[in-house]
Amino acid sequence: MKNDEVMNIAKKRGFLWSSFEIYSGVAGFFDYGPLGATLKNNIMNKWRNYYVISEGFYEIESPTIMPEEALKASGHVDHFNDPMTECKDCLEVFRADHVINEATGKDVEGLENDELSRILSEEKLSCPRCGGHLTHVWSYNLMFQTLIGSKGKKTGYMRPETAQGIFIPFKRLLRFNRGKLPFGVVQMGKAYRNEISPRQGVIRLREFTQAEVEIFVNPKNKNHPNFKEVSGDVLNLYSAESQMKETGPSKLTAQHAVTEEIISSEILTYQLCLARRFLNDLGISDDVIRFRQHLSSEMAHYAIDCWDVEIETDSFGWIEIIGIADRTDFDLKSHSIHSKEDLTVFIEYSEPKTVMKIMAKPQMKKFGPLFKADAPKIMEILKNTDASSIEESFQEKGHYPVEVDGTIHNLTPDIIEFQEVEETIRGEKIYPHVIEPSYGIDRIIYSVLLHCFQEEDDRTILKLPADIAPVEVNVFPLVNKKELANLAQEIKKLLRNNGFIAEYDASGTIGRRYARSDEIGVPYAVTVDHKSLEDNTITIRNRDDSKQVRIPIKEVYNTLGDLINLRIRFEDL
RNA sequence: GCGGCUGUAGUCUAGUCUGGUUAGGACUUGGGCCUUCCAAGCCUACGACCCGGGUUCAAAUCCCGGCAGCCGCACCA
Repeated sequence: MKNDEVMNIAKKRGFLWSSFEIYSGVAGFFDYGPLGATLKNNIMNKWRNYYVISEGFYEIESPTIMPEEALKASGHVDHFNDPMTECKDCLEVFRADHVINEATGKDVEGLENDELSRILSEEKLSCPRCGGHLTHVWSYNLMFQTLIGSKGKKTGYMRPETAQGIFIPFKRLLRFNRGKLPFGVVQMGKAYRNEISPRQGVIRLREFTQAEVEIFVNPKNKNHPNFKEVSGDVLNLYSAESQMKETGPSKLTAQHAVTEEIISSEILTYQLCLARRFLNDLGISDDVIRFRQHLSSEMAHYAIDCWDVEIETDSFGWIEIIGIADRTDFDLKSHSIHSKEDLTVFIEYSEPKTVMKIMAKPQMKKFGPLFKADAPKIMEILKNTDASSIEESFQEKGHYPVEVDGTIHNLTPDIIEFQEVEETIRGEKIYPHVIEPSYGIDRIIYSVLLHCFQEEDDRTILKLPADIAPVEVNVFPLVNKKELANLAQEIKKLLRNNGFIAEYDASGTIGRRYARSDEIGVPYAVTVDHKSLEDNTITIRNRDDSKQVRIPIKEVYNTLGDLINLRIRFEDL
């Protein structure tokens, strides 16, 4: 399996290995070794080039530990507590609420475990598989819980996604962007999920790195100003419809996908295109990429459209590495309700609207003495009540009942005056919708390693794009002679002084060194030979075809700089 | 969480069934020799029985527990 070979090399050469090995490891945790950490940084910086520099979305950084209230609002506290029950006979484990729901049709979501246990026994429910006896219900919490502060009173959780760290300071972010939509904010960082049984190496981790973008848009305008730039891009789309019909994915232009309403909006389509371009830049080709739309049954209740970017692997099938969703206004609305903060955006109309409106005006001379302390509260209620409903009530019943703190006051026509007023409306307050591309960095790194790995004859080559390769250039003396070695060392120093990640290696034959170099994906090797001593030239060897060109030593860092930053191609030297 | 299989240097592996000398080999890696372009050869060195407990005069080997990996089930808003 290619997976096994890649993971072997990753371990052997210092990209990735499982953490805490000397204590026999803990499932779901991985270390990035010297090359892995550098590769990860390079990939994350390339990602920044896309989203921070090109798209103009600023990056923020928020804590990885979050207070319970925040995750309560986001729905994670409730959603991550799965009530479980086990069959004592066949030892199958089930979601208790699912068992009850399927057997009785009752909606028991959100009930306490004790309550669920009670229902299980009262309804005499048994194992759906073998009919055996079910145990009491316990919670399996997918969030890592911790306590904040020395008194340990405040419950905290490790964040299950970086996104919430963007929604919470939304007011400040909106102000930073001077109150105008659309704008995007990104965050890269660790997220944590206490998976029941993590497997598949780096694919399902308990601690992983996300790169998330939250783009806040006006729900009435989900177009994208630069859509033209991507409209011709061809996407391998596996829509919900073709999944149901089992017709397989189809290759369509972005324009087509929007026109045919396969993808719900221009902006979502634009994000799909961006993701594809990013993956291409990492050396992942289109034939292993597909965009799979969530079926309505698997879509989170707050999303209206969601596409997973999937990569084909030999041992895990198609794996999700990026999720691109239209999360609507769910998160902001929910945080707004829980925090009592106004998280709306004021959208100004291009033309102010004037409307005629009937206002119910209290006659204060009678109002005050009549209702005393309740008067201000009643006025507040009047302000928020449609005057026409009061008028109707007067006509039907002769009065309008108002409840204040449990007491009912009847308003009568003699204390209310109706006035027609002209009101100017300059705009409206709305909750923005959120378009969210969410990248799983660890899975992307795995995909990059997997698909850059090539075996040609007896050679193993990691064909990493030059601009993300952790080691940029190796310098070798052709044979281990003092004069050649000295010059090679000097050139390595020269390259390092010019900002290259350069290594020197004189151990073993030149072929062995080239082989080692290829295996970790070093794109170029500089070789010092006898001719170098005579005319101050060296050769640059191209990793992918092992061809060499000879250039003067004094041009070496300019040439390598151009090659590594993809300004020129090796063939054009 | 459950069941099955597995666990010997960096990697692959012999030995385990049938307990018994210094755990053997290959590759890799380090040092040296040789070598003027793609894992050659020679010399040399480093390096391992997953962890804990039990049985036994004696445990890599047998038993129990744990941990990890793989596969299947379940889970993965």
